[in-house]
Amino acid sequence: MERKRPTAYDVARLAGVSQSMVSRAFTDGASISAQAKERVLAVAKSLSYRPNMIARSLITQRSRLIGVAMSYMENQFYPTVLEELSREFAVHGYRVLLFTPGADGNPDPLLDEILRFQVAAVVLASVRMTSHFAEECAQVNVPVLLFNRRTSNQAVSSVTGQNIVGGRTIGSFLLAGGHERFAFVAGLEDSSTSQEREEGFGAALQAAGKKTYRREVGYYDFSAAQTAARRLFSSRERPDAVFCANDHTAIAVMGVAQSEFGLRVGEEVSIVGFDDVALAAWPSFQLTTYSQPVQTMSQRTVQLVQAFVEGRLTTPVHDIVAGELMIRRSARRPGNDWKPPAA
Amino acid sequence: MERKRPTAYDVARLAGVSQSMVSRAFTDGASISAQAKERVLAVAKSLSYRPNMIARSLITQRSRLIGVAMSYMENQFYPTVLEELSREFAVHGYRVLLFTPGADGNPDPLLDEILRFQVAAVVLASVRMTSHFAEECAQVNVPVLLFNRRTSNQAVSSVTGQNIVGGRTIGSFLLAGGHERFAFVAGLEDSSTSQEREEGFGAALQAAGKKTYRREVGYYDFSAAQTAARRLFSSRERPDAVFCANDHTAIAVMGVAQSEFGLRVGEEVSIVGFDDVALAAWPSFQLTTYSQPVQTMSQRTVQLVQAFVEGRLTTPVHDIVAGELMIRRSARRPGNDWKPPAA
DNA sequence: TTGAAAGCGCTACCAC
DNA sequence: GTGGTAGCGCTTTCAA
Repeated sequence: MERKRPTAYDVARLAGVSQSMVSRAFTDGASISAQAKERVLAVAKSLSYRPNMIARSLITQRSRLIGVAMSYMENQFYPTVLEELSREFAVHGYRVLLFTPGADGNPDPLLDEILRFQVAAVVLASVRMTSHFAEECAQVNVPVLLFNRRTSNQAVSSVTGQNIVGGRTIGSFLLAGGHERFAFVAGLEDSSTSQEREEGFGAALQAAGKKTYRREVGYYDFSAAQTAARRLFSSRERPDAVFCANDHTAIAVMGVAQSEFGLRVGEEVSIVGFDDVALAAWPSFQLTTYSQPVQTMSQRTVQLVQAFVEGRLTTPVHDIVAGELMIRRSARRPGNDWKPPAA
Repeated sequence: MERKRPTAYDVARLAGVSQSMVSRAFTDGASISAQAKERVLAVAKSLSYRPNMIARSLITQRSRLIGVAMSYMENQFYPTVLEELSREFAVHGYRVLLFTPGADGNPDPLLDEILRFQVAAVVLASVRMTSHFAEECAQVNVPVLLFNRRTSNQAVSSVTGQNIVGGRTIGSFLLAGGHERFAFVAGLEDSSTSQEREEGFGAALQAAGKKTYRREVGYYDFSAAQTAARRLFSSRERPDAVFCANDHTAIAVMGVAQSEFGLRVGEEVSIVGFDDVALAAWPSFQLTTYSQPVQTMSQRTVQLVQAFVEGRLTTPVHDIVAGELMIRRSARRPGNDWKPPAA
């Protein structure tokens, strides 16, 4: 039962060919006659032989493995991203090696581990980036790509949504909806997504001579966001428009508004999120939000990774994938003549 | 910039030792003097040398890679499982190689691929299992473990929740709550989870001389579940108690009940799910459900996988992890004297 | 404790 | 088109 796995030699012997031929039979485009290939594959099948990717990687120096570091899986955005990334990488012959950092979100302990596996590239999503990490990767020539995140120095490539434009669009939308007291619920203070969305939002308000009336921090955490919401709605003159750094936060805030303060969301208070996760469209939420098209972002990520791996790209790229305002029922709407601001 | 990755030889040369010593320095428990180890590690660090896991795997014949096949990531249960599994495997020195089958849920095309990577074991969650797959794995001596799923023939090991007990408990709970017209919304007809939960539910009803009044199929899909719910609530005498095969389904059904039929959930109609995903506890849902403790299930999975990999276990094991009824507000409650039926 | 040497399973290069 | 051969980077004997 403890049968040893068959090797290319076993197949070769049984097929009466050289081991090289077995290798060729499993390599697309290798020079081998159709009949030889057929016979080898038949023998291989009969032995349940499968080429050893480990051995192949060792010699080709390419592992076809992509290290993906991801956490915050309770935010529906990320599982969707992971599934999409995995599927898209698979289409291009890559496999995802998953790394889920601990709650601290620091990927450094994982760094070593990731690189030991000779991954072709690293994709970091929802993980804090230390510059140390990027340097180490650069040193061993492993491309790094940030998904839905950026570093301040622009040295590391990234794929993100339209955070600034989205924030501005939402600001404009809420202004046009006749709101007066604007609040922002931030995610993590040091995350570029939260910063940029707030920046766009603030810019829109400023352009109209308004500013953020209240600001809370939800740390991209459901219960922290609930706490933030409680503070927000407890104030004497509560905000009538709340922009949350992402949908996950918005849904937490919404729950508190309805269940604990009895507010009619979309009427007494407008709540807007960011991401357009599947949840946002559910009847219970009907969340107005700015979309981040996961599929497009994933495809773009895979394209960039591939370009880096193949050496077609060598300098950092910062790709921004367009989204759009998804108008649902969680926020009061402006008149029909409202148009999103030009990007 | 295209610097070649340093190998153990490079480190050896610079440290003035043999390459074997470099290997020993990175192998816990290898016989090497403290000072030699220290020097080697120092040199290694200065070169950014990291042992090549690929090469190591080739020689040790153990990849420390676990193939995890997973889909249905829109059901919050699975992302949580994935995160927990990944974390738990990491603790034991294993890494997760992720496979996300297409929408058809058939893992067969992945089979080859998974096995080519010389994975130490395969964990299948939310993926349809073909017996073919199990046989192939057995043939090359790769342990397979089903997570939250079983096969009818019991030949493949599994870790599941208390599906039958849970279903029975829910049936008893709803009966005690004074409900009259019971409905079940199935998941996928051929999934063991849906079958077992229904079985337990039916048994409880039968013991009380009742039976399922209406039955629909939601295919574990949000919009299919919504459709099922519409049929359910459109009938003249609509059910007053709906047990859904999982939380994901229950939440879809709940949304339809409230938004489209204006039903007060927990009063006019009781809805119960299964899993106890994080969503279930959110204020908007307050879903009564039977829990599947993800962390315990994951730990158990890792333990079993390890036992199989190390050869301590050779025959199939079917582990059932205990859950409990989470009583919230989506279902009318019985009096305080109600007790769950003995398992 | 240390070094030399064999070889894991494969690809790639070389002759033929 | 085919077979021989040289390694990929490492662990693991085996002597010293």
